[in-house]
Amino acid sequence: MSIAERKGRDRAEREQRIVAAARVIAAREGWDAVTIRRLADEIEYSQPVLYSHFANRAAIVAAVAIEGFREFSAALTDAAACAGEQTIALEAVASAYLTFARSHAALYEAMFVLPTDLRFAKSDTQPELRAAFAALAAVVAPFCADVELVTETFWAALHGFAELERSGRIRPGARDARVALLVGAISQTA
Amino acid sequence: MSIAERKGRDRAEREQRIVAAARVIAAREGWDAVTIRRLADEIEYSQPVLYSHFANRAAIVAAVAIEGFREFSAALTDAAACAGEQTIALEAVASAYLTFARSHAALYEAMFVLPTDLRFAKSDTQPELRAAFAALAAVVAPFCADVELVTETFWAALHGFAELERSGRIRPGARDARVALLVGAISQTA
DNA sequence: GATATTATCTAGCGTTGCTAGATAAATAAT
DNA sequence: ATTATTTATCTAGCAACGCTAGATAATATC
Repeated sequence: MSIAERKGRDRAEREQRIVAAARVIAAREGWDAVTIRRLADEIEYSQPVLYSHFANRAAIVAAVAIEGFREFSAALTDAAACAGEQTIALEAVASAYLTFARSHAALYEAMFVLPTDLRFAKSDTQPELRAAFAALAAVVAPFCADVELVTETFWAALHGFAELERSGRIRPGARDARVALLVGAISQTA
Repeated sequence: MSIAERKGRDRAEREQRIVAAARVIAAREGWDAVTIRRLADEIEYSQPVLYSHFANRAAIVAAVAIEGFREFSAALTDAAACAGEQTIALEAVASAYLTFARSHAALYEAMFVLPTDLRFAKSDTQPELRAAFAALAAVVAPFCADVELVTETFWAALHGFAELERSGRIRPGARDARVALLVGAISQTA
């Protein structure tokens, strides 16, 4: 069975190379530059091989997004762990969120902006998505009764900050002030 | 000069037909269905004619977005005017924002999600964009000293609500509760 | 060694945004 | 009134896209 196992490993490794290439190209040149031909070139196989791994281009973007969610929830959890007091944790997580969005712009775009079939708050929600939500909920929980409600609102505000800043519609310089305002509002919720 | 004037009018009218067609197709079938060929078909001219009106496809999307901003700020201003008390106005505007985003999804997408060169908070900001910001600022102003800061935050939260709800990532049923939470937080700002 | 299966490739379809070069129509100059 | 010039428009096509059918090579099975 060892040959079959090696083949399986090779396949998995090739699939990972596709995802990695997509991620690198997206980060450097934007998602428009991530074409099937370009990826095929990068992994040194013909284009149809990609379709033996992924149903279509969107599935490749989704695979990158999943990777992103893993790192994202790790970053948020870390931020919460490093901060001591509860209010500090809230602010640390909010800052970590915005830092992630800014320094992994293409990744964040795949996760939250580009059309995708990945869903939240549904039975078929991917565990990676759940983990990210849980990381936010954890730092919000001490301040409220309806955790889900406040977490959704916290998340939405952060997403709005990230998006409007990315598209140059709010002032980058006021970032900390906005975070402070948000954290203050949440920590004073009944 | 009357012939030249008529020509100018005809041209302007044709340009408007392009924008209108783009808007209708986007609303019915999504922005991917808005192709140059399709628009050319719709206005019954050849494709190159479109490029005598707009530099490229993105410019057509931007033209639709500008229309959207006009209607958007009108909707927000109306909501504020119809509401009496200040807190009520805040909530009315928040609700109007989300209703607009939901019932004009393609328009909202052109305004805030699709890549565009339209900018906020810059010297070259379009007046249509300024008006929308001003409409939000007007209802926020009574509750805070730093109006710009709180308006940005208000806006970001609403944008996050709209986007996360559109992509199925927060619960549509909790919409009113989230608005109430946001309005409560803003109206208690020092 | 013949047969079936799997892995991969070449070649191409239909569509996209966009443009060069040709043609027809309107205007200006003689 | 005829010619020249500018303006408006079209036909045709390029390069690139996502994706796939059908052919070929490599591997496994009998």
